[in-house]
Amino acid sequence: MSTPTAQTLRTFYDALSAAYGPQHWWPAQTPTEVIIGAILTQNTAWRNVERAIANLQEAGALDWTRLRDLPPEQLAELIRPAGTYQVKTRRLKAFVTWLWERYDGDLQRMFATPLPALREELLSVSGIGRETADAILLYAGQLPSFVVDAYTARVLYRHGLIDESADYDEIKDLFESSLPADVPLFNEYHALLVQVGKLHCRPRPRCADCPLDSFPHASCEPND
DNA sequence: TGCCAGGCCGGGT
DNA sequence: ACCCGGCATGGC
Repeated sequence: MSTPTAQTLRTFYDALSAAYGPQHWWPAQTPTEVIIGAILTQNTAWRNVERAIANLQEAGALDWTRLRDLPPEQLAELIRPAGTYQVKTRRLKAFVTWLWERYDGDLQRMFATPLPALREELLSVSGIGRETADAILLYAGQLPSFVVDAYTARVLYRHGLIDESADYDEIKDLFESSLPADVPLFNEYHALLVQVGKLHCRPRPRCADCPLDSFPHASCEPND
């Protein structure tokens, strides 16, 4: 499969932008909330994350000092609505511990680190994978790191722009090598891909009464 | 009712 | 280098 041109990715963006307009992402107030939300939303509906963040807010725990000092059991109870809460408690604690050890709990200092190096540092924290790292960099740090997620891969694949086997870094590189390193553009492009994915790109397309429906397949319908 | 949600890790082959 | 099970709540 030939990779799409820069022009194609631009046209794709323009079509999404015309259809949906500004998405106002990330749906969180502060960089601290973005980071916490990025971890909590792993494989989880944002609706559930909102409850967890509201609990943290109410407990005054949207704060790196408080998060550091909060016993894991109490943190787990606060973020319970987000699901996989034991795992996420470990991951939040791992990040907080790292943030204090590496940057003295100071986000400003953290984001002063040059992009490629900071991305590697974040990836070294247990529980922060590529998408979470990129979301933190882009939406909390305003650094031009393109965020790829399940929707991105699915939408691009269904429209014939990437191979089904394309992995995270391939897709990320595709955008970053085709587009200017522009933070508002990266921000909006990812948000638009999520929006169109939610509305038009189901994970497993189904066809009525298909005897093979339980098997993975690309699509029984034309692309949206 | 089962499937899904803005992943990631660790163990197995 | 892949592949897979586990994690867990809430909505449709």
